[in-house]
Amino acid sequence: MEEEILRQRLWRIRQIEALGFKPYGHRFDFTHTIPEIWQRYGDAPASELGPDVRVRICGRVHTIRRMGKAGFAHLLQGGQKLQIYVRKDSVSEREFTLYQKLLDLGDIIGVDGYLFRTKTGELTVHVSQLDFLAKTLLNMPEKWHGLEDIETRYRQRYLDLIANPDVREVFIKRSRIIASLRRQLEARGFVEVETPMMQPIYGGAAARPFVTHHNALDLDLYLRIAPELYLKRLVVGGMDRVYEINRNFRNEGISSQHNPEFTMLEFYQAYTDYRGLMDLSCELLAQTAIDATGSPVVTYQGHQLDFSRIRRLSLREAIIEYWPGSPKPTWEQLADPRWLSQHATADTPGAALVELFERVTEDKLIQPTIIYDYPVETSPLAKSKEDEPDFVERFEIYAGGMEIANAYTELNDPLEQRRRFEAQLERRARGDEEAHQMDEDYLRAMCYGLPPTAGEGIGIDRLVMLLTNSRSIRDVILFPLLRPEPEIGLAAKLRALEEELAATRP
RNA sequence: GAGCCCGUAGCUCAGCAGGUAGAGCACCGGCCUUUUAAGCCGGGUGUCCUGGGUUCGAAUCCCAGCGGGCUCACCA
Repeated sequence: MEEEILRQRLWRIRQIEALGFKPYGHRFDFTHTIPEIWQRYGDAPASELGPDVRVRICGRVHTIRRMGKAGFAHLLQGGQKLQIYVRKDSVSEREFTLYQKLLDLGDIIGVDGYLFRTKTGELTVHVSQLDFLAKTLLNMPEKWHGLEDIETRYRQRYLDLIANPDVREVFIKRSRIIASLRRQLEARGFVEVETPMMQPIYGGAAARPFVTHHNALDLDLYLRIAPELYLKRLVVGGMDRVYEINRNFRNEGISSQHNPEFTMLEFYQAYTDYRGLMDLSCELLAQTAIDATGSPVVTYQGHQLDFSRIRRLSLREAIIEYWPGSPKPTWEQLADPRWLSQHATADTPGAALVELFERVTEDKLIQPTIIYDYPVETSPLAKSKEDEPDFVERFEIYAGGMEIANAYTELNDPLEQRRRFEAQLERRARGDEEAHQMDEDYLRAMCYGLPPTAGEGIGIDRLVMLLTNSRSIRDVILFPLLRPEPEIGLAAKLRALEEELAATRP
């Protein structure tokens, strides 16, 4: 079938050329995009349309209804469709032959004509001239079920975008979300920067990295797991408000909330602390929700998430509040290493607390919630609380049961940082692959003085999930990582058919 | 990494107590000058994911592999 289709289409290309058209055109100067036509003329009554309202538009043939000496088609462009009407006595003979005999669903054409309304009232272009712009060689997905097969949707996202209008909307919203965040940060004096993706020492998070190699320097490099340590070097250099929106790479499992490469907004603001960033986060998230959806209240998987009223509670309060059954643990028990070791497997009291939090609380945090004050053991780059040195000034934001942000007052004491790094090295020596490495170059930067600073990372993909009501991270990443397809075999097929066709003189 | 589920035409899917591979759309030929899931007449175009096995006979049953999905683990 596929081979037969290809043969037909290649044969048609030859016929298209014989009529004096180019099967793959160069340029088409249009007067309106299809969305612009709808915006300008969507409400225009028939009396305001007619031969005087001339337009040139282009798009992909989405449906086609041919009658003997006339026909209708819908062109698709910019996610919207517009009908065209082609009559034998309104176009040249070669144009009508092209329309009637050589046009396939999916071909890209341009038309010149005037706007009118059909007897059912549909806005339509009455075509007077028809240009051919690109031939499709393969069958398009079916027109009303769309493309359902998840694997094909991810592997051939272009088909997904053509066939499923909702998908296009998700990625347009994604773009709007990122633009909104940029706009808001710029308005507050933040400067966008780009720091290395390839790093000799990876840091800023606890994760396993991807390794690559630079040949000329004969140097192993890591794809970054976070930009944190570079962004803070910039704060040392006097860039008091910096941010970066870019990819991080973590060599971990894949799930509906994890892709090996994912997009993170990370920003640093000097002279504030985590309380300041809590306030900033609330403003950013509420405005981003408004810019993406028109409202700070968004529907996510049947829940109404309100980004204008973000609750704040400490990690320990959250454990107590969400503890299943009773009696709930007391504040004293959460401070008791023996009680903690009886209720968790982690090897330190702080790690046990985090473990309990993740077990009893994380997936219950549906409404946007700030969780603050984390144990020092799990936060080697965060500043300790003045009155409670076993905890650090750190918060995370949860929504829809997912972690979407992580922030803290930055540890800016190089002597304390050295001790934290060394504690991490010990964990590493005990086999914790995700413990931080010593980064002396960063330590040196700190020795020149990092001002009091707070920094935050927001997982863009997860935020987009929340604001587009997407259940899987793969639905908000255009090309999620998949195993490669074994063999497509298209090149050989095309070569054979071209040779076959060359052997047949027209 | 483990468990469960799925893989049939270009697309969406049926067929699976083992007995000649099906439907709609798409596609091919014909008719049709306001159609719109256009319509009417005629045509099935396939590595039933791959490789083994059981059987007289496998899309169907068994085993292995490949690809995907979900759950769990991992993701401080």
